[in-house]
Amino acid sequence: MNSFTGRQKEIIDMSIKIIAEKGIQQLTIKNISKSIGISEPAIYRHFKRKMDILLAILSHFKKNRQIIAEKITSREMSSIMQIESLFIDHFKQFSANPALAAVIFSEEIFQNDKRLSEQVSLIMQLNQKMILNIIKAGQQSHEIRNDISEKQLSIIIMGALRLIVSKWRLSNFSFDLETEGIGLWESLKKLIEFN
Amino acid sequence: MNSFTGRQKEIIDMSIKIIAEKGIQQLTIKNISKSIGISEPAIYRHFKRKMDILLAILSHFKKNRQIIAEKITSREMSSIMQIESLFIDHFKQFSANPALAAVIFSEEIFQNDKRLSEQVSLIMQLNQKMILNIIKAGQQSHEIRNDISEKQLSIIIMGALRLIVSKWRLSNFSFDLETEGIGLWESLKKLIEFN
Amino acid sequence: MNSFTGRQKEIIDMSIKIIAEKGIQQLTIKNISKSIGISEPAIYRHFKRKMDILLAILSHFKKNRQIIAEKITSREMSSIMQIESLFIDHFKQFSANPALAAVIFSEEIFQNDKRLSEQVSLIMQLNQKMILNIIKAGQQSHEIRNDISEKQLSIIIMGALRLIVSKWRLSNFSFDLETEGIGLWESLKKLIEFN
Amino acid sequence: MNSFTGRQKEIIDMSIKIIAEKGIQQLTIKNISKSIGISEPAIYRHFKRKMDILLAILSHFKKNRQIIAEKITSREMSSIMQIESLFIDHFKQFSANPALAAVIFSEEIFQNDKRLSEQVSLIMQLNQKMILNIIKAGQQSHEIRNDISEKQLSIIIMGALRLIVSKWRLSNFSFDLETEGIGLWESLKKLIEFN
DNA sequence: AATGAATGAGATTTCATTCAT
DNA sequence: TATGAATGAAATCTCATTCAT
Repeated sequence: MNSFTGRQKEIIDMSIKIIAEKGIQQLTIKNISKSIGISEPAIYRHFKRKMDILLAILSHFKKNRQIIAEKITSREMSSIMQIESLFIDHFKQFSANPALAAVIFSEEIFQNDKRLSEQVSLIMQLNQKMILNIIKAGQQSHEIRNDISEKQLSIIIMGALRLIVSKWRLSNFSFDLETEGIGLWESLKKLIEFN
Repeated sequence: MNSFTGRQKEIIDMSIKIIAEKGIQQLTIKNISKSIGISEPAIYRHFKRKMDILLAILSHFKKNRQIIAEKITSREMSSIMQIESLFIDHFKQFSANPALAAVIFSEEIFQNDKRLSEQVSLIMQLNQKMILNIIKAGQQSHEIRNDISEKQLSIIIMGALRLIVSKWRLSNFSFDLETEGIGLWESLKKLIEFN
Repeated sequence: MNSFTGRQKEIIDMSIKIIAEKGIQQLTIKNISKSIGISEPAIYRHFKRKMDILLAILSHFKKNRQIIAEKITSREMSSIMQIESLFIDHFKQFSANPALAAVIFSEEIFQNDKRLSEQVSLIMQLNQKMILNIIKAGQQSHEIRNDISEKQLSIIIMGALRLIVSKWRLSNFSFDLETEGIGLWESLKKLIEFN
Repeated sequence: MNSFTGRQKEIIDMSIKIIAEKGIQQLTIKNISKSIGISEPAIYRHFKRKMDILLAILSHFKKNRQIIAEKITSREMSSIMQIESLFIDHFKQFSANPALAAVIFSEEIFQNDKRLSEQVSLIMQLNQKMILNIIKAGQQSHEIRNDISEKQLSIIIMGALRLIVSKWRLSNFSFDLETEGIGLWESLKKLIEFN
């Protein structure tokens, strides 16, 4: 229903790239249009105001997450394997599009407007619910230890995932995210498995 | 050596507050001066340029961390207890000054300038080294499990700490950080203790 | 190659006028835009920075000089007549556009930036070379006395030309530059002619 | 009557230096005070407003000229020798204090205020009258040719003097002003002498 | 005689946005 | 669908000047 035109996608992608590389303060209509190679007013053919571009970025993230969530939970696999898939999927996506990584876990960027921060909260909740459900199921099937609440386990797992991505980004992508990420997951697995 | 005058401290504190409440984009000289109750040019008596205020914020964080690190590591206590102290210290500090929490784990905010992001990286490394050393010592003294590398354990612990603070902030400080934080720590303790 | 748009020319002309009438310190974006009747930011559509306006003024002068030089030297006339043409051309141009006179011999105005003063030096050298060549030719053809070096003769001629224009300007254009200027030239001619 | 205190002289000298080196636009209270090594308000102990510093500079020039004029005209010498003395005096003074040269012939600098440009006009008239009188006397005593009006001769002489000083300054003082200046005067002498 | 702190006015420049074409 | 020209608002920063100490 809410699908974007080619130019809109281009504007969204370029905006993500600019935020990732130069920070939100450099995300100006001028910079977007110059990077794409069109004039400034041309942007306004595709988005009524700048805010709509930011909302589109978040909507893009949300859709993305929902697709991943559906893909993962629809598969017939153990809970542990589901989380593993989730992790690997994430790392692959970020490796392919580092700019995404710079924006997706940076809720602060979107703090300056109510509508934006609402969207951010929504996405965060969505993520949490997904992982929470997987963990709960894993605990019920005795795959995952249940002496620790699913809420706290999810914070621990998500926290580790986010932090390694942040480090990767702040290190200027100087290590291989997939390798390191999978290593981290192996450790997490040891910690949460029901023994 | 690098100590700030009263007015400078006031400007730094107000800037942190503004970033926390309204985002970095609202951190303008006008907003700072209006909040403090002085004129815009008056700011320039205390900081040569706006960038210097941001650098001062980071320098303030760095000093803060070093003090905590020294305090913790100087105490004669078990590694587990040291991390626990660190956690509780953090939670207390953030509860007392929520604005700090909004800025301290938001590396993205300072991405728009080379000097700033260098400082951010430095602070992150400082934090990491401190926790890494505590864990390593704990592993050697058989307090902390050593089937998982200290590097990965530190990511897991730090990641959880950061994420719960982020959630607290994004939820508009709607839960008691100390209570929830200590609960999370109890769970982490279970996970990492040598059994 | 380096031709200006209509608006750019308008901005350049108005800038020259402002410098002439009120001095370089009154050459502000606000004054330029107000004089033209557009908004301040509109100026920036046509020149990226203020400095570029000043550089454009100098470039305008340089081109102007080159055109005059070519016109004069291409004509088949005696050296004395060439200098006379040059003088009369100058006086006519200044009479028609007094603002130009106020700026063209005021190298000091452009001393505040390296790039500007370089351009100024270049223009001065261009002028000097042109008159030097004419004098040298005149000395070889025994029109002009050769007991004084061409370099010194050129300083004497140029100096007189500049000073009378300066006086005219500082007197608020209170005398007829062409009449007085031609009178001065007649005297100079008496002095330099080979007898 | 109108003599300056030590600090005032210091401020005047530093101001001339700043104008010479960086242009009138860099002559700010901040720059003056920083260069001298005192605070900004301290300047206001010695001059009520900035304009007064500029007026003081001009008054300094005026007095200077009057002293030279008196010195020259009081001596019992031929007109030619008087002009020569005048030239040599100038060149010596400028060589010793190049900053002075940068300001003394730059009437444009002081165009931005009525009181300033009045002073400038006055000084110029003073200079002119002095040289005019010498030439007139020289013409009456048949030292100087009288087929050219004293007014035009004075423009020619003054113009050459000014231009060589300007060149010296714009060339970054790259040649010896005294040597070149005396050479130029020798040529001028040939031109104006009654033969 | 000097300074630290402050300020109103104003400078250059950028931003999001609009409009006529 | 796109652009050239423009603008009100606001950002950073500088300037001359004042005042209490």
